[in-house]
Amino acid sequence: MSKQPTVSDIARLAHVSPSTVSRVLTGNSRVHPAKSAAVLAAIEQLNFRPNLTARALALGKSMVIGILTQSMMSQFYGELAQGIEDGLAGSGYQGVFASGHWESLDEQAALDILLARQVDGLIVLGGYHPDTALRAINKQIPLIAVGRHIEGLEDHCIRVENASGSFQAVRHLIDLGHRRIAHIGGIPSHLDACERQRGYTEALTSAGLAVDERLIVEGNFTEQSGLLALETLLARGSHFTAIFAANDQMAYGIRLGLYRRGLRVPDDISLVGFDDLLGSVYTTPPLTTVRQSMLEQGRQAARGLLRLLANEPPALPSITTELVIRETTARVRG
Amino acid sequence: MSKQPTVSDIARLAHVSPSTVSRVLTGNSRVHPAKSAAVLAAIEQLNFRPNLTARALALGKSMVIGILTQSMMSQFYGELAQGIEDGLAGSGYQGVFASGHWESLDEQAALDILLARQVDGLIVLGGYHPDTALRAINKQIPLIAVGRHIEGLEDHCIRVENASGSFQAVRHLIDLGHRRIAHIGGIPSHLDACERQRGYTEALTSAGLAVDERLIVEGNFTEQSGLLALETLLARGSHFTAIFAANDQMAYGIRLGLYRRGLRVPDDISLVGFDDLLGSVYTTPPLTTVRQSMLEQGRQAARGLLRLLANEPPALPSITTELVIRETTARVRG
DNA sequence: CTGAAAGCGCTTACAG
DNA sequence: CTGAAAGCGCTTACAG
Repeated sequence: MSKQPTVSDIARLAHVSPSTVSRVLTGNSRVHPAKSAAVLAAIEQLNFRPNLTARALALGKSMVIGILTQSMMSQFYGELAQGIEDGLAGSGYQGVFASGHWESLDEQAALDILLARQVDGLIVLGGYHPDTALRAINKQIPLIAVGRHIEGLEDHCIRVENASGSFQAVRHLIDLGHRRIAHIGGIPSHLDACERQRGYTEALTSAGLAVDERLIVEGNFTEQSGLLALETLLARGSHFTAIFAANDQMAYGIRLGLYRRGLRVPDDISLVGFDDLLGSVYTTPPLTTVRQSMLEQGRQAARGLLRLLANEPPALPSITTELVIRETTARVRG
Repeated sequence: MSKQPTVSDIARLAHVSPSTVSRVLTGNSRVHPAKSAAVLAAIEQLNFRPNLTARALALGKSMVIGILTQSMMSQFYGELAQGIEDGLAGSGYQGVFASGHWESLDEQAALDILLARQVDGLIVLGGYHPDTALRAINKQIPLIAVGRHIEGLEDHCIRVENASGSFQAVRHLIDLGHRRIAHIGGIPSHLDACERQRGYTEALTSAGLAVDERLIVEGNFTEQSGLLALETLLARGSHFTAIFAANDQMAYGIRLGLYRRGLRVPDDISLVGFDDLLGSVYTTPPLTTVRQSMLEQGRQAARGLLRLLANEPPALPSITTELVIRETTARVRG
C-alpha cells in the first residue's frame, strides 16, 4: 500500500515546479520541450496518474455525467446504458449510474448521491421523479430525459415515434387479414403506453374496423403482466386472432401463456411486440416487433447532453420506429 | 446557475466555524446541541449538500467502488451488477461501472479511469486483464473478481460449483434415458467452460457411457455461437437426443436452430442450459438449466470487498449450483 | 465543546 | 516560458 505519487513528486523528480507539471498534464499552456520531456519521463518512471477528484475540485467540474436509471438488470435499460456509453466515448466525460428501482425513495437517494458527487450533467432514464424537481435540477446542471416526459422541458426529452410504429404494426396484422386484434397495453400513466395504444386505435379505425374495448387489457410492461393480461383476455371469451403488445417483455409473457394453452404462434395467434430487444431475435419463433433503437436513444441523449454542456441547444432528434417482420405473424387462417 | 452553498456559507448563517459545521456533518465529534441545531437549520434552509469530491480529497478515501465490467447490455452482467448494488447498499460505498467490452484496450482504459478516480476498491467482472496487473492493483487497493480466475489470488475470486452443476444436468438427462448427449462448450480458455465440460464428462463416465468427441462442439457463450455450433454438430451427422449447453445464451441460439430445422424441444431433442438467466423462465418452452445465481455472486463479491476494506479476510463462499427442471427436457423417445 | 490552521492534490491567474 | 501563491470544499489534529 505505498502512497500514490503526486504532482509534487513528479515536480521534484523532473526538477521543475508543480505548476509546470500541471501545465504538461493539461496541455493547454506552452512548456519548454526539455522540461516537458523531463516531466513526461518522471511520470512514466513513477507510473503517475493524476488524481481526478483533486482535479475536479480545482476545476469546479467533475467531468462525470450522472445517469439516473431504474434497473441494471433489464435488457431495456442495459441497451440504453450502452448507448449512453457510446455517445459519451471520447468526450472526456464519464458516466456514473445509480438506480432508482422504480421506487421513489431509492430514486431520490440515487439522485442525491449523483448530485453530491458533483456530476456536470444528468441523464434521467424513466422513473417517477417529479417534473418540478427535475426542472429545478435543470436550472443547476443540464439534464436530458429518455423514456419519460417532463412538462415544460420537452426539448430535453427524447421523443419516440410510438404512434406511427404501433400503427404500422397493427396495419401489418390487418394486411394479413386479421380483424379481431387484441392489445395488451403498458402502464396507462406512461406517455409511451398511451401513444402506442393510440397507434393501435388509429390503425383499426383507418381500416374501418371497430375498436372493441373487450380486446384491450392493461399490463405494466413486465413479462409477468403480459402473461396475466392474456389470461384476462382469454377469460373474457372474446374472439381474436392476433395480439399487439405494447412492449417485447409483455410479448414474451404472452408467448408463454399461449404455449401453455396449446395455442400456436403464428398458426393460431399472431403476435407483435414493441422495442425489438436483443433477445427478440432468439425467441421461438423470432418475434415480429416494432424497433425503437435503445442504443440510438442512449447515444442521442448523450450527444444532446454534450451539446448542452457546450452551451448549445440540445437539438434532440425524434427517434424513428420501424416494423421488423419476423416469424410470429402470419396470414389469418380460414 | 447559482453557486451551490458550501460549508462556509452554512457556518456564517449558523454563526459557528466551518469546523463545527463539519463536525455535525460527519457526526463523529461532540457538538453543543444548540449549535448543532443551528447548523442543521442552516443546512435545511440553504438546501446544502456536502461536496463529496472535496470530502474524498480531504479524507483520502472516495467511498466509491470501481466495477470493471465487460458489457452493460448482457443479462448476465446486468444481474451481477444488480447483485453488487444490493451488496453495497447501506455501506456508504457507491459503485461506479466502467465497461471493457471484451477488448483489451477498452478494458485498460476503463480500469485507468476507475483508478484515476481513486476508487477505494475494485470488483472485476470477467475480462482479460492480465493476472499480474490485477495482482499489482491488489497491492494498492482491495480487489475481488467474479467470473474469472486470478492466479495467486484465488481467495479473492468468487468460485462457482460448475462441475457439480453440470454433472447434475447431464445426470438428469441420463436419468431420462438419454445416451447420446451432445455438449456445446464455452470459450475453452475460460475456467468455467472447462469445469462445466468436466462435469459433463464425469457424468457420462460415471454412468458407464463413453465420451464421444464428435458430440462436443466449442462455442463462445453467445447466442450466435450456439446456433453455429448446432449447425456444426448436425453437419457431423452423429446421432444425439439431448444437448447440454455451457450457458443459457448459447441454449437460446441452439433452441432457434432446432426450431429452424423443425426439431421439437423436448419431443425430439432435450436441451439444458447453464446460468438460469431471468429470461429462461420465458423461453418457449421454459428452459431447464443449472442455476448459478448472478445476484448472489454480485452480493457476495460486494460483501467480500467490504470485508477487505475493513481489513478482514474476504471469506468468499463458494457459489452453489442447482438444477432447475423446466420444460425443455423429457424422457427419450422410443 | 470550538475556532484557527493546515492539508488533501490539483490548477490557474499573477508576476516575472 | 516558469515559479510562488492562492484557492477549490472539506476534514482533522492542535490548542484552548
